Amino acid sequence: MKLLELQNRIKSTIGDAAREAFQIDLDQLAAEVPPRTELGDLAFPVAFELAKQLKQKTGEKRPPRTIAEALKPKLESIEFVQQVEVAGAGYLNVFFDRAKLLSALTAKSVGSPAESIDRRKLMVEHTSINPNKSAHIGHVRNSVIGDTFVRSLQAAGNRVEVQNYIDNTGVQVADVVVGFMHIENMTLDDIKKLDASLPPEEPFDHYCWDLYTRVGLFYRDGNLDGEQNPEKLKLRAEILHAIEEGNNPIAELADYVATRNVEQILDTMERLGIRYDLLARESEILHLHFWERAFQLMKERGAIHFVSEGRTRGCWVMPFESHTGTEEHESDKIIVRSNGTVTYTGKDIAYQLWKLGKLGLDFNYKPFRSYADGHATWVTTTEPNAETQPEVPRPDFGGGAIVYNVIDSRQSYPQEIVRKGVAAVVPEVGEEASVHLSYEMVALSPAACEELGIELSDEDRKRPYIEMSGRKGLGVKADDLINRLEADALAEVIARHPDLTDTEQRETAHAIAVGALRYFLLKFTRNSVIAFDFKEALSFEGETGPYCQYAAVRANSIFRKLETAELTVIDSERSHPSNAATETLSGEAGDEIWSLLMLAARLEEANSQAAASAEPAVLAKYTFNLAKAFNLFYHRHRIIAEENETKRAMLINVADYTRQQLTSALETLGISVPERM
RNA sequence: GCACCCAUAGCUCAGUUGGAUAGAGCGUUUGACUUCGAAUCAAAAGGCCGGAGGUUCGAGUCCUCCUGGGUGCACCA
Repeated sequence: MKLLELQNRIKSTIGDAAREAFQIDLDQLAAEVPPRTELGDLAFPVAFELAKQLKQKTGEKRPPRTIAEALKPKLESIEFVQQVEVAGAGYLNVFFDRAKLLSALTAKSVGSPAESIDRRKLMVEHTSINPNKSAHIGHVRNSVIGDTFVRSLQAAGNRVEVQNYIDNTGVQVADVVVGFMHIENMTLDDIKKLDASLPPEEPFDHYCWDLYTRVGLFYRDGNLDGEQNPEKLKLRAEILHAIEEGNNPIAELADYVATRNVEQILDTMERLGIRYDLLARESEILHLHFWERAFQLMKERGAIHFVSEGRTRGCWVMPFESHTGTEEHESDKIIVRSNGTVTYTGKDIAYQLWKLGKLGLDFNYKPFRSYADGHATWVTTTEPNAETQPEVPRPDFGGGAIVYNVIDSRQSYPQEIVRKGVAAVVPEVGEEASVHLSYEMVALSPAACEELGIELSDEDRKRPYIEMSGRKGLGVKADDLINRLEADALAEVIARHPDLTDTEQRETAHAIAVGALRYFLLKFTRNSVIAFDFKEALSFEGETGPYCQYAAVRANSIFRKLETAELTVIDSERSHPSNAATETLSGEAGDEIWSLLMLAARLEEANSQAAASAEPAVLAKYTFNLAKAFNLFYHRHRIIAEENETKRAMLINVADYTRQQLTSALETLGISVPERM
């Protein structure tokens, strides 16, 4: 049984009782965890709300405590509820029958695992890195938030499709192509040869990272603060045009560059356990005429109109009344430029409509990459659907009920326009169907800049953080950071476990590195700017992923030892809790054990809150608190040495349940538990 | 100019839909390895929740104003 079920049962009983006694329907009922164990396992401040509503309805003033007393008897008849107390100004505090609930919670579940009835498809787009350079730590925050959100949704029983948008025909790709063609004077063959010759630790995407910053200088004739040279910008415009057009040598070259970058970004993400179902490419949005269809729909619905005079003459614009126009800033958003080309916003509206299954067109697909466990990542293509791998059946892509776009908060304005544009075309799904899952950027702490050898102005030094910049090459590459984490972890593992094989040591170090990085990025809530600091990110102690992993590893080692000692769990304690169990769970010592169990039982609640609020930090904090509570328990109780058999059996039950919940929580965070560490 | 975000311990951050005595990590000080592993545990110190009003049984949380920071507001993406 899950604690959440019991909690919901109590809630509905309270709702019934309130209706019966006061003829009041409570639409939402808050359940809280009391601040101290002595105050019970669950608290309901419902009497305050009822007092307010009663006063409004009848004018009658009733003290909350009296109301709570009236509700109390009904709750006491619920199974697993031992007693109910009215406390404070009118709290209803529920106490569970500990021994009975313990056996119910830890009993092996036989039923169906995820009984989700809602089979609507949810769609999450994340990562979406411009395929012209390697991923940096800011991109990784996007991917880790997105991936963890996906895992959270899945753990809560949802069906999810993961997309990664590839802007393979954009300005940023064009920039790197300018670099290859006009700085390096390379042909496609030269680039391929270069790619093949690069060392694994500094691969093609890293090369592009450096080249991209050189292009920035190239446009400014070598002076980063200087004006851009119009002649050189013309090169970019020409290349961009050729890429958009397709079917020419420049487009072919650009496709090679973009695809190689995508492959290596996917390699980086694979290191962190992050995968995708579909890579949706902008080239197909163009060539399969998604925009034309969206344009037609927008015109039909009157979402956009043609401007025949004024500053935006010749453009198709979308009115955007919530922002007032000024001399500098237009209140209307241009969707089609006066030269007839479509803006990014327009393309994104088309893509968004497709995602929601409302465009009336579809991509063609081909496999991009498959994994040992059978997972496959697909990519969009203009070629007819090719079932080149019949053993890998193609899923139905698109048609999401709700679409979540993980995009940093700097893009909240354009995202708002996209959302309104979509809602204007398909009012029946409305603005609610597109969710901008925004998060703040990762910036660099002044100390981090110093460590990277970046010179700061006096002005910058006073700032709390410095924004990263791809154009200036200012940032921490994801691969470099992961390498460093792995090296640090490996040194520790070798020192602690010299007996392990080289492969085992490396795998363990890898798991620790992933745990450290993912947790570091998840412990901040989404709307908090992360000022990246090496010392903090590289830490394995305190509130970190490795701390949580360590707790689980220690728990597992108890059970490894138990097996070899043949001291298995007394199963009868589970089905028939004895009086002795009740006794061990009471008193101060019992409170401590019980509070660990209650915390472990709240995993489902924590996860559904994380999923509902799209805030993975909630689950990260929960996991850390559970690990901390377990470490305390571990320190206080010698399980194997415990002589009282009943007590030992109970301790084993609690430890077993806790490690399962902890492991499961970590899995949802994308963090694995190594054998030893 | 307009819109959005942020301000909580020395530092970095949590704080459920408005609920009981505002929490954690780091850092500092002091203790705990003959034990299921010390990447751990315990204890101490550390707070006018940026300021001022308001809403109510109750405000770190909601509303208004102010101060100080950040980010957007392209015929870029």
